[in-house]
Amino acid sequence: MARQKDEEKRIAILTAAARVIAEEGLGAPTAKIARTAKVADGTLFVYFPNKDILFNELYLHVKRELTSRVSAAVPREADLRTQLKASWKAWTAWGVQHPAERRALAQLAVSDRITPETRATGLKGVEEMFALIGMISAQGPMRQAPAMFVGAVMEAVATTTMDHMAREPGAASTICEWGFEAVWGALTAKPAPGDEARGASRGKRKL
Amino acid sequence: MARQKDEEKRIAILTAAARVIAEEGLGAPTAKIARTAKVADGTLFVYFPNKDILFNELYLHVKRELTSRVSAAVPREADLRTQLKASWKAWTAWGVQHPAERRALAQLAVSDRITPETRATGLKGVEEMFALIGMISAQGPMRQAPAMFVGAVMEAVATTTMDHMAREPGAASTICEWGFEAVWGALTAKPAPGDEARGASRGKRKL
Amino acid sequence: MARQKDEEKRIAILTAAARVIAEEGLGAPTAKIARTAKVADGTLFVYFPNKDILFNELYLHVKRELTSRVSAAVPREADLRTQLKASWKAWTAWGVQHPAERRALAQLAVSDRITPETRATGLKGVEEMFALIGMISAQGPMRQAPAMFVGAVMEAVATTTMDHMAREPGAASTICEWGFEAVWGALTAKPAPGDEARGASRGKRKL
Amino acid sequence: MARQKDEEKRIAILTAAARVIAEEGLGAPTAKIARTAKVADGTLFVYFPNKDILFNELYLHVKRELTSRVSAAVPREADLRTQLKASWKAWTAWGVQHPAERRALAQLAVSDRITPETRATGLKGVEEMFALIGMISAQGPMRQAPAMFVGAVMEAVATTTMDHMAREPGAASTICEWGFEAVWGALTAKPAPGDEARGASRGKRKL
DNA sequence: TATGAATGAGTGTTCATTCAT
DNA sequence: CATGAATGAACACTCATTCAT
Repeated sequence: MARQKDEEKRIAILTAAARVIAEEGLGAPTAKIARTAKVADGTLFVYFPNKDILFNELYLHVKRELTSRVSAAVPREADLRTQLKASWKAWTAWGVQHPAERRALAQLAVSDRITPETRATGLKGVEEMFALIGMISAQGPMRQAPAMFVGAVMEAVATTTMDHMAREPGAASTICEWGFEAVWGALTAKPAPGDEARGASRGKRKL
Repeated sequence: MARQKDEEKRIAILTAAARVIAEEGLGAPTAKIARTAKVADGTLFVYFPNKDILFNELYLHVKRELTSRVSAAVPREADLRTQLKASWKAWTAWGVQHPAERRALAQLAVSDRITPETRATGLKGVEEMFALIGMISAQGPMRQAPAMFVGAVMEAVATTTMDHMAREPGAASTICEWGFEAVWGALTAKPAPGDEARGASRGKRKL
Repeated sequence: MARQKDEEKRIAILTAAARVIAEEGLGAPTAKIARTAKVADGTLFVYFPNKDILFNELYLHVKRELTSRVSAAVPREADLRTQLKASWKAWTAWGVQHPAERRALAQLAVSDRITPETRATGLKGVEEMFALIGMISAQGPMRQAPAMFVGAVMEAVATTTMDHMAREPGAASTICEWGFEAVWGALTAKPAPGDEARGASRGKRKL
Repeated sequence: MARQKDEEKRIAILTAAARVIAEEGLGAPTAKIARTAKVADGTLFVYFPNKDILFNELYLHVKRELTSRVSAAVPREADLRTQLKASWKAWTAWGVQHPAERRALAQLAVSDRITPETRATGLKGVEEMFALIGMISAQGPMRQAPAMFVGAVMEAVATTTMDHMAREPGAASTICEWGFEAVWGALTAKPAPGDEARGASRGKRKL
């Protein structure tokens, strides 16, 4: 199939885009992306009709890569905590291994160049994850919250965790652990009767 | 002699910048910011020598506003949970009331136009908050993690919470509550003995 | 594949630059140069990455044109005076025929936007001329002076001569003659024994 | 007279203008000139209604300074050659001592921002010089040429001489000498009968 | 008179996109 | 399909000049 070579070029452009966006932000020139992908200026537009489309496809591409990584790592027969932990490790490990993609995704995510449709599409493939989270948080403080929200919280913590892991590679696994425990706590903490009276709040002190 | 620089005008430009960045991202033209601030193109550069400086000062300005809001809301004699909850409410309320600032801050935070110095300066005034969080998380899963990390996790959840509150104003206070409980859980959850064996994981099921 | 850079267009831009600089000085807008060259604003920067490079290349372009004109006119078998005179005529004639280039060159030459490297390069191709001048002035008052200096003196007189020729086209050939004789005198005048006592100084008079 | 202080400020601005133009060319910002003169931006315009007027007045100011220097140096009872030589020395010495003024003058002279009127006015005070030159060149090759032309030739050589003196301060007086002899030759060389047959041309050689 | 903030037209340069080759 | 020259709108920033103080 004559598409083989094309697909390689497409990927090269997406990869280049992630790199360049990571370095220069969304204002990065398409020409620089093309050069990084070792492709002519005009060729980029053969694959992506315009910059917004490139950005949206990059968003999806990165999300998909990440999702498949995580998905592949889940030990579906294990208990929920083990499943979530495996996901978490795969997730953050991907972030550390793909700093450019991670940074690009962060920029894209807050920009309004990513359409709602793209964002919606980006959620495909995470239903399984949502289900897992739903079960885990079923008794926790967010048990009433929609999966979207719980997922978003988890993603936010994951992003933060990856940032810190990338910043301090030596402590990466420890940071990964902290992040996981935080998420686990957020999902499952039980407001035991009188929690406010006991626990942390017991140390009723002024600052 | 001669007019002196006008603090009101400075603020007007910063406010305009937040509005325009919220709408158009960091690529927003300085000319549009100036127009929004009802100031001549050139005047913007009298107050901020270049766009990067404007951005950095905007970042600090917004951070400071937010910090002072939160700081003013803390009931320093109450127990820790009450203090944190009050902070949380003030924080998210600010976010809902200042959508432009919030969105602008999100964009600025992930961009590399904000210098490390600015980021460091942005942390001034949150020491008290850090101390509060430190005490609260002293027994929790992140008890060993540096305040920076714990704070970053909390900020990430706060941002997510504000986004969702803004998106669904009707459910704002409920969402705020969920967010708070998530954070509280993240900070204070106790890996009770056998937690893994019991609790959420008890429902050992495959997905 | 794809159009290749067009030498004609390059020349058109250089020519336009000379014209516009002659009229408006070095502050001439690149946009006006582009328009004069019948080229889009951006196209100018395809050929010359920035204004300084355009200026430096223009300097060289004009110098080269002039040099080749002069060079072609030298009757290499004639005696030295005849050779110099032919050069002189070709030189000044070029100046009269290319007023824009001449004026532009004058502005460029005194500006500090022309780099030392460019100035050095501009001297290529005039070695022959230097040699001719060197032989001619070998017995004259500047016999000890470096070729650079003698050449510069000659160039200065040439420039002045061209200015006056251009200003009074009717007397052009006469002015050309005067200029030549002045140069000839400057190069070859012999401080004859007692020159100071006789000659012009004989008319020892007060002013 | 309350003008004393004002005049000082006027001079300060002119001096600053010369310095800044020497460094940055005619595109130098008035603000920089003002700052260099230790005067507020607006003050410059109290003394010189606009930039062109400033430039024209600067031109005249420098010319006048130079003229008075030269004029003061002429030993009016000496023979013509001595008088010219003294003028020449004073002229070039001024140039070496006032590099900023010299460079600024060069830029102004070739620019079209100096009006014909200003150029005409700039000639006031040099009549005496013209007369001297006229007498000296009365038998020379330019005896028929208008004083303007002869003067311009001399000025051109003077400028060149000063440039080289400034570039090589160690050889300044030698260069000054060469320049003078060149001028003297240009003014007084006698195309003796058969000059072409003898003299430099005797070395009838090809290049 | 002196000041310097305010102005907005103007400038060099960039860049997404097109299209001739 | 691939290329890269061509385009011109857009942008950050500058600067001569004005004018309120």
